[in-house]
Amino acid sequence: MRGQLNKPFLCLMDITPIIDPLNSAQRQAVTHSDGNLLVLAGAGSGKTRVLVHRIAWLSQVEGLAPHQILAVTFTNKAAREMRERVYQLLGQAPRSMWVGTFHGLAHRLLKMHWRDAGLSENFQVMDADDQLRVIKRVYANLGLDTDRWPPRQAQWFINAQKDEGLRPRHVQVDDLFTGTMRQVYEAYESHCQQVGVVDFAELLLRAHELWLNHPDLLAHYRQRFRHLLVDEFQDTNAIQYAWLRMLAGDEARVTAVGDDDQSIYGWRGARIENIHQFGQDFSPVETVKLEQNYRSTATILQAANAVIAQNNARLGKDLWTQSEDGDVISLYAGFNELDEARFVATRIQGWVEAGHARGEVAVLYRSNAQSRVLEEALLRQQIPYRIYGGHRFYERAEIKNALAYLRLLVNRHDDTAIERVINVPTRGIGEKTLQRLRESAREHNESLWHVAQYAQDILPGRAANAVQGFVAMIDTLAQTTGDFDLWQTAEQVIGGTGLLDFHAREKGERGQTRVENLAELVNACRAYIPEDEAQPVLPQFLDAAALDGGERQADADEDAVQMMTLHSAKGLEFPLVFMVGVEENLFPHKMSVEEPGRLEEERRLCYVGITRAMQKLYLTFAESRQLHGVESYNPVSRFVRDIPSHLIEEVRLASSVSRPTSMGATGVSAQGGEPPPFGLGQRVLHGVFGEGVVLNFEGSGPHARVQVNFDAEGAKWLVLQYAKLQPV
DNA sequence: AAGTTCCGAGTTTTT
DNA sequence: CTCGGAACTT
Repeated sequence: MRGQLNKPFLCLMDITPIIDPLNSAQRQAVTHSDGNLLVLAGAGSGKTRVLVHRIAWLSQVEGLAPHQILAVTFTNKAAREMRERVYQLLGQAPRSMWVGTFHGLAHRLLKMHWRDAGLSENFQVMDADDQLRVIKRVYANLGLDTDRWPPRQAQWFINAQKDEGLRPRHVQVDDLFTGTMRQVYEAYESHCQQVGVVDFAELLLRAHELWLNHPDLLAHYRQRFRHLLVDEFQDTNAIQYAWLRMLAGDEARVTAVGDDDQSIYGWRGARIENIHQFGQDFSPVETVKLEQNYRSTATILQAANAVIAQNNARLGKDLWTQSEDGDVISLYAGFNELDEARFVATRIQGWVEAGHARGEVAVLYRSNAQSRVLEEALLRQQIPYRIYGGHRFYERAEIKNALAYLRLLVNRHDDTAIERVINVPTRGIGEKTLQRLRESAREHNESLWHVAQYAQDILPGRAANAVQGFVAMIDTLAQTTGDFDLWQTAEQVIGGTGLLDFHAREKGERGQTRVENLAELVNACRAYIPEDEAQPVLPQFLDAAALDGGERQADADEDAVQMMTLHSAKGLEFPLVFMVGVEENLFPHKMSVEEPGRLEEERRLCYVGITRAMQKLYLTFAESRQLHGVESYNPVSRFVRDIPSHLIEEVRLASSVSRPTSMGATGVSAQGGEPPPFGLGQRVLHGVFGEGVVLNFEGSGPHARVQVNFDAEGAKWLVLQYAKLQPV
């Protein structure tokens, strides 16, 4: 098979299907030979197509065997899609090709070389939720104050260090904070090591260290992989970049594809600079820009270009299209968020009545909190919708409980799993008992499971019986399910542990959905196809569940409006897009406006949002909005002002009363609230600070505050009641 | 040990 | 406002 691919393919292959469907820039990227390649791929410019065709080109024209190619992405979805499309193009499954996410590939390496990586054979991957629990456990052991040092902060700190490739010993301590965090990091690490669990960032760090510490292994993989391809390169963090660079060595060639204008994950360690660094570290690098957009109308594209043009430090691309101008962009100023949502629902209704599919519509928002009002509006109009993000299937409590039991069947010493379910359903093992077990475990340097065996010796009668009951139950389960199929095992576990009854007894609709979810888990087990037939199925399933959040396919068939955050919309496209809440303080988010760098990331997010739209784009905002329980008044987003006015048209519902609106200075009345006494943008006089311009309002009644940009003193928030402002 | 109430915080998220 | 966790009660 391998020999076959290497030689005769060169002359036998018909390369027309590989290069024919490409424009000249795409073709240049696909057929580039010698050295490394950086593809700067604008939104909708056929990035995935280039990657897929390049893989085909490498294997069929340059004669690389599938096993010599490694392609890495960020999401499982992207990895699946790439694999699928390569298959379609080549007509054969690229089985020996490594295609996966950074984490997936790292996991694969660690599974293969667990001993060299210093791990136990059946180490488990834990998600962010588990990680936080472990950190809290560590806090308790260290006697740290959770009020002074929030565990979430420690989690963030630890992940940030790992993303930078830093172990506790590398952490430079220069104040009490870093000192404490380093201490937590250290204790956390040793706990994970002892228990045999690995967090997401650890996968990458370990995989990197594996090669660092075992040059022989590195040499092996360097010899194997002749070509590396990286998708979404602008999203790589330091450790991912280091991993790639190490694997590439001096020999392998690298194709990196990315778009600096779509870098929106800086806040979680992604380094946009890696794109610049690539040119230096992987020299010589040829750069190809894909600038023709096949997705959007000219109007939408112009708007996107105008917004992103405000950013500095771009690599610079000029996206263009052959498409028609198309519809103008519509801007709607709602009275409040309810009005905004109603408008969106009405327009979607119109779209559907015009004969279009609901699935062609996306509603994009900056933060998840905005989704509820929109949901309610869609519900009222009976428009089916689907929300992306939020809790993913394998992150739901009931599913995680079931998985924890399954994990225990694989590894009894998985303390994280025991802690999770030893008293779920409640079986009389409370905090006190658990505390005793923990102490004993720590004292003997053993797992919770181990000390639970000796419950009789360390616990009072009733508690000891409860713990023994738990131990016996797990053992019995393991026995009965010994030669069960995966789904039978899952079913047995869900029933046998009392989990099903427990959730069924929960009051309200919640219990109902949880039971349904558990049934769904059994279905997922039925449908699961193990990667390696020769290995036990359960551990593989658990790894897959941990590494793939498990986007639910269940109701994917229904034709539904798609709702998601701007972040999760990256990579998708829709004929009709609503970008809602385009208001200052919401988008750009108020946490991001201070620092120029973060503001630029917000702007890129806006760029991503606009470029999702193919035919028609709506921008909506609310002149008054209930935020954290208080009424706030935000002016339209600065990003909207960046769009040339001839591309935008302001719309209103036929039924709306006329009122002063949006783009310029606005005095707005909120339904049920007190109208702000000054218009935004109005000049006012203050007894002490002098003259200024009204920028913003927040709250109502005695708490109402107003932000004024004083000519002499700059922007200040003032309590309206005391400020005694005079209109000028 | 389990259930209830109160308090405070509150971008974005994949793996 | 709405969720989650801590403190409090039963």
